[in-house]
Amino acid sequence: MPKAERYHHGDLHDTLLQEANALLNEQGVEGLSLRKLAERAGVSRTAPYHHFRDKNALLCALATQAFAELDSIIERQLESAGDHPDIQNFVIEYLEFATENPEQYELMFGRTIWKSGTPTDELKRVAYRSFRRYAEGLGALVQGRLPAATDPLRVAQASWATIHGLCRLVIDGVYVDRKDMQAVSQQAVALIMAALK
Amino acid sequence: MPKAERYHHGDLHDTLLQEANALLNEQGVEGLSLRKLAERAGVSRTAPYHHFRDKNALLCALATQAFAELDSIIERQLESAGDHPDIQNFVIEYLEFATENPEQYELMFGRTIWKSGTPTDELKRVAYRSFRRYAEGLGALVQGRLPAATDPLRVAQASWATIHGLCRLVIDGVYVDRKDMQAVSQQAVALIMAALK
DNA sequence: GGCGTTATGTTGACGGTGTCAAGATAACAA
DNA sequence: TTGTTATCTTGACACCGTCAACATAACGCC
Repeated sequence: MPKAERYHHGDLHDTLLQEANALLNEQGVEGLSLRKLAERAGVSRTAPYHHFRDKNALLCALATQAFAELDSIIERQLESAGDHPDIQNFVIEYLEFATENPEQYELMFGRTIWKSGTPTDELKRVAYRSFRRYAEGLGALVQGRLPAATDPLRVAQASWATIHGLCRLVIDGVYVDRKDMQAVSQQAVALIMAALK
Repeated sequence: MPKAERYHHGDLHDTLLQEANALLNEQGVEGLSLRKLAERAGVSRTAPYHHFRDKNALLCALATQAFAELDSIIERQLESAGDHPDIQNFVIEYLEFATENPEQYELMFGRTIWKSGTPTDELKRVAYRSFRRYAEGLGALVQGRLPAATDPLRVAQASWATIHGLCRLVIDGVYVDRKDMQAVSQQAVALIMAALK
């Protein structure tokens, strides 16, 4: 029986995620509608509702997927690097991930899910786990090199905020020049390193 | 003639801006629709189109207004402070502005206008002017205290990215705790200051 | 193998959105 | 007074997310 005429799709769940990512890359979060998505998957308007509770749930699934990718970067650059990770390099790769997957990044850390929508429990879990890994990786670097009475967690939060802020500025179209961004990021890292003992 | 029954509103332009801000504070950017807005202004669906080209134009007007407020903070804290502005204090006030006007902040620096929409020429102007003022104010502080071959502009961009990143995390609902945020911001400032000569 | 249950997919409908077109009304200028 | 312009109106269109009701197929149990 030809696939095109089957009543049941057979693999709609995964197909939806795939097509959603494609649509995301082509038209952005704002251009991602369930109706378009359904059409692309060759299925009726409301079929996706049998696989995702609502649009928010689908977006959360996409974000969760994206966190796995970011995790692999953190893992490779920070965790497996032991006590002397190459921060410059990590930052560059983080920025690359964000600029090459801007719409996924928006879902991971943006108001679409976290404020307008409602993050899934699973999404919360992977998001916090990602940050924890980052904090631990960075902690290994700054261990014993911080001024007295300086909480490593605060340093992790502050440094991550910097990277994140840069990403947002580029992703949201406030800054356009990506080369500039790299120079800025290197400057930020240099500033932090200069403050270490 | 009673106001309620007049055919012409008389002051619709300003009323729209006012009500839009109110609606913004009550329901967020996502809850701000032209139709709701029109109803609140006591006018028909399409009346606003005689005062703003489209929704994007209205949002840009709101953002432009908000920049004036931010400007006054920058002016007071940095420009008029001469060579020794109190950065800690400035950051605190910046964060307060952002957290107390989260939806306005989203319009000023968020994707709603800058990526999804199209920033007005006027909005671009005031936005860039704001940053220039910040950069100049901070420049006065770091003047002559930076390591060799360090561009003050880069420092300004990096430090602003940090503040902005923090604001976004809170505003977008990724971080909830605002007390945490203040501690983090103070840490960030301390790190930068520690890198200065 | 037959049959009930469940998973999956369908069409129809509702209320919401931004915005265009065409027409009504009032203000204003000559 | 009369034409012009600014302002406001209703009607319409194409989208959107999602609920309800129904159709079809798969799956498990007797």
